[in-house]
Amino acid sequence: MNKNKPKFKQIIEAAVEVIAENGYHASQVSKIAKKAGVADGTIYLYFTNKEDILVSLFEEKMGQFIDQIANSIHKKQNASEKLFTLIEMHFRQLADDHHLAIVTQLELRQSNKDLRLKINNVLKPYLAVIDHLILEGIEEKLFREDLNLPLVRQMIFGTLDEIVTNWVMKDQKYDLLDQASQVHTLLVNGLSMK
Amino acid sequence: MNKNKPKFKQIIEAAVEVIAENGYHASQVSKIAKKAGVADGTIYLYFTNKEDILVSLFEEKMGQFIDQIANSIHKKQNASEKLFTLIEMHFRQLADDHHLAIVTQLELRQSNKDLRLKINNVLKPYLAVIDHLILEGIEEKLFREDLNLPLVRQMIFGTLDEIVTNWVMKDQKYDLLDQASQVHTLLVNGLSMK
Amino acid sequence: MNKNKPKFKQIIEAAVEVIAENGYHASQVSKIAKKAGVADGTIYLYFTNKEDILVSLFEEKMGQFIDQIANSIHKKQNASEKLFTLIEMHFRQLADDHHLAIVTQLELRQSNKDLRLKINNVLKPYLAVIDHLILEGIEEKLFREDLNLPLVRQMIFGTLDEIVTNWVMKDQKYDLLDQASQVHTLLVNGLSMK
Amino acid sequence: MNKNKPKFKQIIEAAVEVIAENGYHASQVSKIAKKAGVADGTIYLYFTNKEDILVSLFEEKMGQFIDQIANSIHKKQNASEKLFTLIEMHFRQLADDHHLAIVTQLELRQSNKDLRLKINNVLKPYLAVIDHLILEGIEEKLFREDLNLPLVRQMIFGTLDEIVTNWVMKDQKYDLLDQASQVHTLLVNGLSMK
DNA sequence: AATGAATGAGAATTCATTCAT
DNA sequence: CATGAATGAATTCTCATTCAT
Repeated sequence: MNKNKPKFKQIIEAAVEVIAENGYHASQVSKIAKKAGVADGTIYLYFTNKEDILVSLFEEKMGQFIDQIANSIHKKQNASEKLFTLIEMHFRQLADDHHLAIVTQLELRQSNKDLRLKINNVLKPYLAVIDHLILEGIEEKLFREDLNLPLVRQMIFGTLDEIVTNWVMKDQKYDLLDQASQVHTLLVNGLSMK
Repeated sequence: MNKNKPKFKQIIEAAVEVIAENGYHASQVSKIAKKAGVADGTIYLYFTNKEDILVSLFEEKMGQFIDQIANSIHKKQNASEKLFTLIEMHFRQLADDHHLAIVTQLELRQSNKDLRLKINNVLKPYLAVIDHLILEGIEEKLFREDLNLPLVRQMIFGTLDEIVTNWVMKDQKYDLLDQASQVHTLLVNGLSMK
Repeated sequence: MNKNKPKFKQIIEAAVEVIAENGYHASQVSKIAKKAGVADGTIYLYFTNKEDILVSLFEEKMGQFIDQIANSIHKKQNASEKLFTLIEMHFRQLADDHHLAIVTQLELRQSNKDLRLKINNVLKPYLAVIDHLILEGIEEKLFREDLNLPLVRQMIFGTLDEIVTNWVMKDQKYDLLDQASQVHTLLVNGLSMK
Repeated sequence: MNKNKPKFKQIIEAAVEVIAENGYHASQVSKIAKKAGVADGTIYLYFTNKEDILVSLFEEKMGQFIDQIANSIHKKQNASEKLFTLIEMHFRQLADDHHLAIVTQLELRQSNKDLRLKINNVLKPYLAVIDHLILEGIEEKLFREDLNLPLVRQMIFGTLDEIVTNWVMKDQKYDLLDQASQVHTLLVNGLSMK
């Protein structure tokens, strides 16, 4: 299968770099091929078209991203700790890979509706992890039982995503991880006084 | 000034419709001109280029959007009510204008970095309204005093934006306004049991 | 008749300035109108189209140019002196009007074949003056009698034109008139030793 | 290197034909591509843009033109014979290629200042050949020693150019080469009686 | 006579994808 | 498997000219 051949990953890594450096619209297939050290035509032996490179990039990177988070969460005792770990891992992984952060937060969003639907599919396992975490919190009586699951998921994901995007747009100048604890508190306790 | 001439608004309305119906990338200037009932060249008497149509569209629509919210909030007594009103008005205005919702949540995000920076500028007054509301809540001792202002702002905006985007991507099938109350509770009280 | 109305000349003067300053292709009708202090539409009350402005400009300016030369020559005694005067006047008039020199030597040549044919027509009286001068020289036995009239005319005009064009392309940095005497000698005596 | 690939010359030949037949402004890239039997995009594998086609055309054709003249001159004994050969070769080459004559004398002059400066650069070696010839004539005591080199060069080139242009504008109806001898006499002996 | 808002035709260039070698 | 030369569809913007006022 193509996915395990070295050139597959080679092309994906090249795509991340090229997109991070040049932006989505200036990232021609020929530029990615050059950076990957292959001929233009070779790209099409591993990917059906340009969109497939981007979807595969997202699958590959998000797969690892989600696995890392799922693994780390697994070890934690309760929903609150799990949420903290999820936030921390979400931030840490993007803070550790600046190119990837630019690509996922800014560049890939310039894709058309079709591609964005496929990207959403890739995100589903992550959203499932969040859902699971919320349900666990409810069972543990840490979270309120009347929580609207999709809404809470959207709040959590929307908050994290917006925070990371702001950080990327500010050129990643401050330390994203410093914010994990406060974000955790905000999500768990909201804005209210105790 | 061009902005007050009828054709300026006429072209913007046409642009919203065309983009909502055809998608960002399939919205040629000639299509917008045709829908607006003017010649292609007339577009360029009112806008410097295609990007300027989109920025102006966003300025025009978001200006009204923000004014409406600011006005409604103004009448409310405390920060909690104001936040509720902000959520409700945010949802209501997009729910009332399906085309606009599609354009702002999906299509305009496909624009390049340059345009997105301009769009962010247009959003600043809205973010200022949110900031103001948070500070008021803190003064009223409704909200915790240790709140990190940018972070809270990002949570609120990120949450609302993600919820609206999900609703648009689900083809606006359910009633967005029904969620306002629950979102308000979530933001104010977080996930915790009382 | 339009030609004697003040706006006719006003527009032509504006055209010379605009073309000299902006170049042929960047000289839109609207720019000429603005410089002339009239509305775009007004141009079309005095000229049938843009080409007509340029032809009229050339007619107007070349008419004066040729009249000046013809008058000056008339006073001279023999063909050699007349040729010298023609050269001197040709150079002087262009050296005295830098804008006109740029327009006639560089910018107007970028026009299409049609316009150039019309411009050639305007030049015919000048070429007739040259022809006349040559014939006079032959009659006076100053010039050889076996001269091929069109060829000599082309040599004289081609030489003067090339010299002026080189001077304009070198940004009119040196004194064109200084060359008149040498050019006269060259044309009369050729390259040979006496 | 692209310049030696067959398609490079193929496209240039097509450009000469298309421009000669349709005129400079009606010579779209797609027309040239069609005549050359390649796709529009292929043009841009060999030329950076449309202007580059024209500059390359001129370089290619003038390069040969000048080489031919330089070679022919080289064999001649004295400056007078060399000048005659230069005139004859100048005329012959343009008379032998009607399309090229139209393109160089009429169409390419409609280009903008930028392109014309580049074209002038291509002409420099030709002007150097002329300069060399004049200096040789002076050394041989055939030509006067007080000749102003740039001025003489401009007279020679201006004369030849004007004669060829007149011939092209008269639709190349008469035999250009017939004039070589008379032009030579004119340049060498001027207008004077012996 | 004068205005100037409106018109709409027209063309260079890019780049994802193919396929003969 | 790999190559890379060739393809060709697709779109913004300019500006000479008109005509209702």
